[in-house]
Amino acid sequence: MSSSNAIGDSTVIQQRNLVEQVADYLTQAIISQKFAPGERLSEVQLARDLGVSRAPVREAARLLESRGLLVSQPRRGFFVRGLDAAELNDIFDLRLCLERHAMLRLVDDFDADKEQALRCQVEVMCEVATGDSESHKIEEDLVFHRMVIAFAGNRRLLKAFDDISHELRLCLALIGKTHADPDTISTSHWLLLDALASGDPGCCREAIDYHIGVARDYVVQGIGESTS
Amino acid sequence: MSSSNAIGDSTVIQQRNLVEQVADYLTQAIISQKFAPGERLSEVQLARDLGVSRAPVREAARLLESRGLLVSQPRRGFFVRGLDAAELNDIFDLRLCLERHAMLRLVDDFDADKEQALRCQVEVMCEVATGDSESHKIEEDLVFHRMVIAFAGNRRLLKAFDDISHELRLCLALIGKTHADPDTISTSHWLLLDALASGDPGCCREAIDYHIGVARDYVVQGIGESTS
DNA sequence: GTTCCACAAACTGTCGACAGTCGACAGATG
DNA sequence: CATCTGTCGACTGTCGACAGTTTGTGGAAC
Repeated sequence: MSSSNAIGDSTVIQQRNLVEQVADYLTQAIISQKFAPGERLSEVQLARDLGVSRAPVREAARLLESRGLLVSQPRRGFFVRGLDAAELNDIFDLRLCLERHAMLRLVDDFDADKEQALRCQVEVMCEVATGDSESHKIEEDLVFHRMVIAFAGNRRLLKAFDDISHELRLCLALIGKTHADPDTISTSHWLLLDALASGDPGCCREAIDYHIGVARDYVVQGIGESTS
Repeated sequence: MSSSNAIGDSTVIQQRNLVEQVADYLTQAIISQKFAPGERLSEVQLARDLGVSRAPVREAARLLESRGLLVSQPRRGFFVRGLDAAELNDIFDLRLCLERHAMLRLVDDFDADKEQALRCQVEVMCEVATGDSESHKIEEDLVFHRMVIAFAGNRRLLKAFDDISHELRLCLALIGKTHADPDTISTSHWLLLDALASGDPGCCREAIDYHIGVARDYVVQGIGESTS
């Protein structure tokens, strides 16, 4: 559901607009910490560097602002979002809120197809876990959790998740370390699947609370180390 | 032709950000159904009507898009968001998700000050309920629920609520009728306060589930009537 | 050495303009 | 009559430019 083009992927006529390209560039630059947290971004300089005018740069920056990767001050411009431990806690608390809700909605009509799709995704996650591309690991993990929410059937809920997913990427990238162990990944996510398969809401809630709790503690601890 | 300026009551007030002014104007126009759902908005025409250039209009439109009041199609422009029953259900389901979480967080450190502030707000709601300004009633109701979430202490959760609050305003405005009875308002919200004061999470969850459920049913029913 | 003020550089907010693209409509073709 | 095609108008995406504001710097006053 992530790549949406009915034609295919080879001969896609992707006349992508500049705004998206600039937004992708900025997102990548922020997540890879090419721009330091708190750094001021100049519209003119960005436009010069990217060889475009200020209009698409500005629009892309506003987009990233709505995604929480940039903050803007009137007449002063855009700054790279810095995250302290408190904000990080808030983000993971909201994530828990959304995912818990999705689990409780999903458990009511969980079927074999959905379970199969999710198990498949866990396999993918284990595969990339053996590689050394941090961004791939993060991305596939997000795909799994996004699938859970998508299966819950509430598009608005999914949009809310997509909104914070950008911030999540930033968090995870900022601490720079991910739990690379395939065993840990598979067991921790299978626990979620088992909970869904059991059909017991209480069990689901417990499982997701634990799962997100572990992730949050891990990230908060990581931030504590990186900012010390 | 560019002599008339439609923003605000007085003439050209350029002290405040133009983008904000245009966004306010558009929001008001959409909520008051001056623009019909699904209607296409022309950047040039809006800019002409408001006596500004296309840049702030475009930026404001993107803002409203991020708030869910407009949708954009590449190379085709902006369209006023139309809401069907399914989307409406999704929005209220997400609202339930956020508010339930806030209630459960808040119940842990609920104190007399917060209770006092919330009871005060209920008084205000009852006062405006006797008047005939629909928007005032909606606004004060949203203030109450926003206070609950703000007291929960998660700023990111509050931002998520602010995001959907614009869509909520649209929903509530679209059906055009609000439960004007002060008695109903006071009792239904006092139930929430009592639940919080009791300190029992289960009680809170039950109370907010009921509260949002009633509101959702009411709005969904209203939409069903208005679109039939 | 510190503080204050003035000036210059750079930046954002806003504007008007141009080019490529989309949708509608009329005319051609079967 | 239905369908395809070429043209036209309107609109969005993008650009460069101007004006007012913010910021950083350097010198003068104390």
